[in-house]
Amino acid sequence: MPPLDISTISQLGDAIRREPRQIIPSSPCSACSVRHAASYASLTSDDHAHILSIASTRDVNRGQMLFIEGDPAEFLYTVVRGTFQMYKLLPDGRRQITGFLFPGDFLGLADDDVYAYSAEAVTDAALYRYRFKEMGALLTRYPKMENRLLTIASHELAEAQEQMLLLGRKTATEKVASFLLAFAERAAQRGEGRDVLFIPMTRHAIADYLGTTTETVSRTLSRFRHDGLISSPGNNQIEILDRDALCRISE
Amino acid sequence: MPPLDISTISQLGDAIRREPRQIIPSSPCSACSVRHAASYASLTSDDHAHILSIASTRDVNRGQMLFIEGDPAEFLYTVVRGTFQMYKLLPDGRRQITGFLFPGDFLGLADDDVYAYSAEAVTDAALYRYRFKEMGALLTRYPKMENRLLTIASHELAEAQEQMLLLGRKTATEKVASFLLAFAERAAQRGEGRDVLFIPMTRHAIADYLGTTTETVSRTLSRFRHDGLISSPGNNQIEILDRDALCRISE
DNA sequence: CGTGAAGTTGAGTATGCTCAACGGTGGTGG
DNA sequence: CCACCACCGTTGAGCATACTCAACTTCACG
Repeated sequence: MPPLDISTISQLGDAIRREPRQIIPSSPCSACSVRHAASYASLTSDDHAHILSIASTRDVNRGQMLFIEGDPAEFLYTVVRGTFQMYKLLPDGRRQITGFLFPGDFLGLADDDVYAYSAEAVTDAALYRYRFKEMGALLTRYPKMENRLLTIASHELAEAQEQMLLLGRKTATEKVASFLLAFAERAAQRGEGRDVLFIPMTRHAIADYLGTTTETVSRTLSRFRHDGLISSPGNNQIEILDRDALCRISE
Repeated sequence: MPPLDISTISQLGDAIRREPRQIIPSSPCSACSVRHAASYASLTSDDHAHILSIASTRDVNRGQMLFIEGDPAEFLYTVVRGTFQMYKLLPDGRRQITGFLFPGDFLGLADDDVYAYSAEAVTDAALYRYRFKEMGALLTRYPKMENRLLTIASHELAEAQEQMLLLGRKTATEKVASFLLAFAERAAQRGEGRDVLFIPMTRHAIADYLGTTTETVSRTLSRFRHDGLISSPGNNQIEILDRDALCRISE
């Protein structure tokens, strides 16, 4: 990591200044379509400096918890580097991963002043964090920022609903195909290749995200591989060979 | 419905002026605990009048669509009377209901300027609606309102994650028990009885909400009835007889 | 009172889970 | 540096939960 720098420090600032990106879906299936939260706000460099003034950094190691469900919500985070998983647990240990987070993503939106889920680093990672107390004043000063947060929350809500559709109504095969396509889209958004995917999370995590089991995920990927839909060029890597077929499978 | 009246017209205004309500969960299980979005904003009656000026009413009949997934998002709604269901469909017709809405609830938060889900009236219903275009100016003038919307969105996000846990990791029995408890809490919040529930939606809708089938919902309720956990005092009514047992079952 | 939708119950079955074994990989400590 | 160990991933076999199909009852509404 370079030292704090005005061009990289504030993902929140970046999010505000970022122009909407147009990505044309390569096929019409719903799992492939990408929705972008448009951003129309802008900040003067003075404003930007103000935002930087309340940001601090935090590094976490692979496997480390960022916060735990029920903790008092003190910070809002943005991911700078690495991958995170958010999850909720049942008393007997069953786990539902509610989302994976990549650089540029926010986490920490709280309900009733406590975190509604736990957040764990999937890889070594770095974040910027903003103390909610200090953000209050900032949001009053920059109303556009609050609007931006609302846009982000709305976007996450739409994603959550899409995931409910997957969890409640899709078969195991459809779930895995949907996951691959969604993951590919996210990779493309981050400027990585859309076809050769680096998958940082374990099969177990994927299963807990899709509401299925490690064995089923593994079997399904093997079948896709056998059918020529994907290949595994390296470890933790999946190459998408037949996107259209995966789209058809994902419904 | 009485004619438009400043004390009832604006659920949005109500939401802003509403004081946080304290409800002590009668037992400690997570399905029973209620989270409340606190509201600290207030408006002068002048401001309130301004809000009213952009609100209009809409009545819908049972079964009627309010909007459909993919429609350009023109209005934000608040429910005044009746019940709604939000849902998403797969191409082959499989349906996932992502939530039920009752008086006081918002609907219409959009992603990418289109509705992310369809909304249908479960009963005859009435709403107030606010044109997004006009709300822009209003939000600029009343930043607290944007904050309020953000709080609401965060709350909905937490609920969506809870539902993902249910859909992905709970058994059919746990799902139905969780539904009954959550429904009872919502009824209590609306000032209705917590033990005798009026269930306006069909078994089919409940099944599509819980990611299961009508038959399974029906069988599970019959078993609960047989085991003395609930009873059916009337049509579309369920009485909760043993809340603690339901809590234990729901995990 | 008739009709269609909603709800209930039963029987059989399939999808996907559980349990189990084994090979591979990466991290750690002797 | 290498050996060990724990975790991850893969594959197989058997089984259980919940789905499908079906029949029948009840209810709402004209």
